[in-house]
Amino acid sequence: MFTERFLRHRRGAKLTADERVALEACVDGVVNYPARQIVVHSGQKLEHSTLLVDGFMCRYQDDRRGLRQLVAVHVPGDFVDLHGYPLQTLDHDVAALTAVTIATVPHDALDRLTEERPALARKLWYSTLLDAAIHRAWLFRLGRLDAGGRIAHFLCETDARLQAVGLSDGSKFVMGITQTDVAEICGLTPVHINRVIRALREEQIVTFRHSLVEILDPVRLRRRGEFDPDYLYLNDEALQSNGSV
Amino acid sequence: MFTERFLRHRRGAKLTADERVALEACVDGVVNYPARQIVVHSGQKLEHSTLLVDGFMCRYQDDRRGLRQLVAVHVPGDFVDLHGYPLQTLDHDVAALTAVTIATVPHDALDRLTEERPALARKLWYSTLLDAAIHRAWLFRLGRLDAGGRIAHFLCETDARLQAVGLSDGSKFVMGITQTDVAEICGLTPVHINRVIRALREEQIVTFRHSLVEILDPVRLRRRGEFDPDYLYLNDEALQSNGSV
DNA sequence: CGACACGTTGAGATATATCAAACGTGGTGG
DNA sequence: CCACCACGTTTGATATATCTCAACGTGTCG
Repeated sequence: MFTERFLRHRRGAKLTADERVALEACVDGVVNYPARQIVVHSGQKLEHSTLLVDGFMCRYQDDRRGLRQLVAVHVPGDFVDLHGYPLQTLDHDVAALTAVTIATVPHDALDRLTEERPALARKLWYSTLLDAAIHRAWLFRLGRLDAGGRIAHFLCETDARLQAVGLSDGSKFVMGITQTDVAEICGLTPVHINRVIRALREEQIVTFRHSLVEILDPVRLRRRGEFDPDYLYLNDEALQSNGSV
Repeated sequence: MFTERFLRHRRGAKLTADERVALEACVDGVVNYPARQIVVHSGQKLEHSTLLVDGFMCRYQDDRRGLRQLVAVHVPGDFVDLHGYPLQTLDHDVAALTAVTIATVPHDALDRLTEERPALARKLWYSTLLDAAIHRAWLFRLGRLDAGGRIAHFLCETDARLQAVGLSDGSKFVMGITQTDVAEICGLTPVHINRVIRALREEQIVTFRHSLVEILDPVRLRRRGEFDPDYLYLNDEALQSNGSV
């Protein structure tokens, strides 16, 4: 049940029932963390990886002045730091954005699992490559979109990912993050985020207040963010309400 | 010999002689491409992956107006689209930046290799995770650095990666890319890149003309780009001249 | 009730984009 | 050998997006 949402609705990497049981059996603990808590420090030697069961987590790097750039946001079902398994240490911190529940999977269990099951190993690999694909979409977002486009792109992506795990119906979802968090995601200042969110609201495209995101006009939101969900490798079932621009 | 530079000087993923031979044996062809040629189109079904032997390649996404955002630059020794093996199709294009020589590795050979050799499979996985770590550094670059910082960071990174494969001595290297390429890497306009490169030259930090990069003041270049090479997972041997800021 | 985090607004400063043009330079064909 | 062209680079003038600093609201919770 911890792995219920893992790789759900991803093209070409569906876990077999057998594989799911095997992976599930590797979980050695379930832990709760409060919002804002750091779960893994950059450089720390890792003995296990973290499967996010409930809540939102993020990964980030600090600049010299202590300003953060988020490099990933994780939703339930994500194997947050699976890349820490081959890499052994991480180049960034991992923290809870909201209060979270996580399941831990020891690396030595993954050793056994991947040795005995090359097909499952390839799916775990695949899951880390999805994260890399999301990194690339974020690069596009930061490199080529203006503030409104970045916010729109982020909200489209989050909606699509939450839909894939059954946590959004495509018109609204709950995400307990602040405008400051969005600023750290989009590479902008909180003040500017606030103004641009207001503009998007006034244009009747999307509202984002009190951690509730309501998508008023999905078509214009996608166009504004030049959002094309291809990079999420979702299957047809998940894509019902996520057409391309 | 094609794999000679692959994973060279990377911490914790040194290939054994045996593994290198096995990987080398998978190469089924060597091809040359002219500069600017697209090698893999987004969405195309892949049957093999590409090991870059000589020259520079890139990966990029287009925006609606046809402007490109580069999401990766590859140097000799990189397994450019190894992520295409588990993913099967790519979410971006792959192209030659300069004239290149590549070796191709069929995916069915990788199937056999990874089934028989879990340790090698983990190193291949690791290599795709290095690319993801570089993506994250690029996110930091785009999200938190100004134009001068982005260029400095990119040059530091490229220098470090080229040093790892023996193609830079830390004070200069040859990289046949244009200022427009740098603009597409840094998410800026070519005009602004030009002005900022001039400023870096006038400050006696670095020069970049006619595809020759000369690092005049490595310490200030690293500080300007807030560059910390941790994310490249280089071993001590490669790090001799790449201290942290 | 007060404290604190988060959100909102305004005015002015600054980095970067945009548009337009000129300059070099290497290659190519007449 | 020269004229010309394509391409990359360089420069100037102006426009605009975003930042910065400062202040004020607003809700929540002890």
